[in-house]
Amino acid sequence: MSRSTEGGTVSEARTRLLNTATRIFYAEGIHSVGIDRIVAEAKVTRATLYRHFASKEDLVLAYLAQADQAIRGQVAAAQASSPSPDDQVRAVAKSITDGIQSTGFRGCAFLNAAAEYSDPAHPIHQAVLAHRQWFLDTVTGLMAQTDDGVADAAGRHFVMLRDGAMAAGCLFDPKLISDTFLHGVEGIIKARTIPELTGGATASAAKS
Amino acid sequence: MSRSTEGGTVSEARTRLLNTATRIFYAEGIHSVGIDRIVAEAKVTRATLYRHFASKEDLVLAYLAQADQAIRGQVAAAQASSPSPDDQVRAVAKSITDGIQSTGFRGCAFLNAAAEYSDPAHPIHQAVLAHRQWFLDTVTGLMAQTDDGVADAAGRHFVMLRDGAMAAGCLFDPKLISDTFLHGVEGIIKARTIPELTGGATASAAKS
DNA sequence: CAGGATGTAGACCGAACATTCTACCTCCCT
DNA sequence: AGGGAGGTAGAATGTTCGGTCTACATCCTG
Repeated sequence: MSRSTEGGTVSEARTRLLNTATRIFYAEGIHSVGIDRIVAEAKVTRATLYRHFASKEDLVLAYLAQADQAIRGQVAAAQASSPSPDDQVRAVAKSITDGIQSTGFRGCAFLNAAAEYSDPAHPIHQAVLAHRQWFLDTVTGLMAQTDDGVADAAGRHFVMLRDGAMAAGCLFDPKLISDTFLHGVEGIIKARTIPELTGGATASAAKS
Repeated sequence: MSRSTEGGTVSEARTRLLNTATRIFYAEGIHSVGIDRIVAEAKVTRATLYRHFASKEDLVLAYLAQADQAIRGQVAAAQASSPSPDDQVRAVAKSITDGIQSTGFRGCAFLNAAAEYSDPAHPIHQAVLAHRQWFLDTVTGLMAQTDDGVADAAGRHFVMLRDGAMAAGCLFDPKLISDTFLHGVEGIIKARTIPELTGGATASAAKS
């Protein structure tokens, strides 16, 4: 029942478990779904779950790690799609709006998880923070062409708009949200390359 | 133990219950806190809780209704603070950043609730949608001076930025989030009054 | 004074929760 | 041939959940 690859073994039941957990946790939240539900839908027994994951928390952490990997893949693909940094930012933005407009979109898995785990010391909360820091750094890096101070502000601005779009994407018309987001991103890109067009607000912001 | 006012009676235990629920639900989430916890901290018995609220769900609804009222009050105060629509928008933005930088800030009570109640048919989810619709309409109204199409886009843009700021405000440096948000809002205000400065992106956005 | 609304105190309910356990089966690798 | 890892099946753990109930005390008002 296992598939062996060099250096590691992947259990079929484990994959089924993790995929089921991903689907249900994302769609319905974490605290509101019990172990029995996941075990039943993954067609495994409780004993099997606890053979692969130390606890429910461990399963949640694995779910978030998987989501993190998926997003890193999307961003890497966006970076590889064009040599132009501006177009790379646009590609990242497009991958976000694609997600928002996909069926079953339920917001950002990490923001949703943070809403359920408020304690900053909790491992799940920290997993959220780590993912977000990586994303902010990555986007800021994409923004950085010449002026570093402007890139920081532009990166934060982009992430804030993304957070808003992701949060609202499942509470309002996804198409309208996507349009609003993409126009906002265009504004950020333009303001960064021709800062005087924004009346100096963004430029002075970067220095504060 | 009750205070009578014309037309209605306010129970002390009920207020204590609702305030306690508000504090704990906001700080720690909804599914993760039980009735016993609220009952204990409010210094009432379970029987008293169920005398005033039909169920836990009812208590959550009352919590959100109270939060809704508080925010409406803030927005009304912002509207009354100046005759200039631009400054009214700035005042709303300031009330938001004040919240973000206040101790115990834990994000938007409504976004957090939506993360825990994903089913659109659920009364709690619908309470979130209703509040958000009111807020979007109100902000759009503030944006509307002459051009209606631009106001719609500006209102959506403002709310998206707010959502991002509220979501990230408890996951990142609140001061930096507040600055980023306020600069973004200035950009929206300026883009609305002098749309050609944004290269037409915002203007064309409004028409789509 | 009677009665209804409000409250306390605490027992009680069935269900769901996460987690552990024993017992047995079936592969694959050595 | 033997052993360990991965799996099933299902019982059992003790805790917590939301919610109900009885019994009794208080207080305001009609």
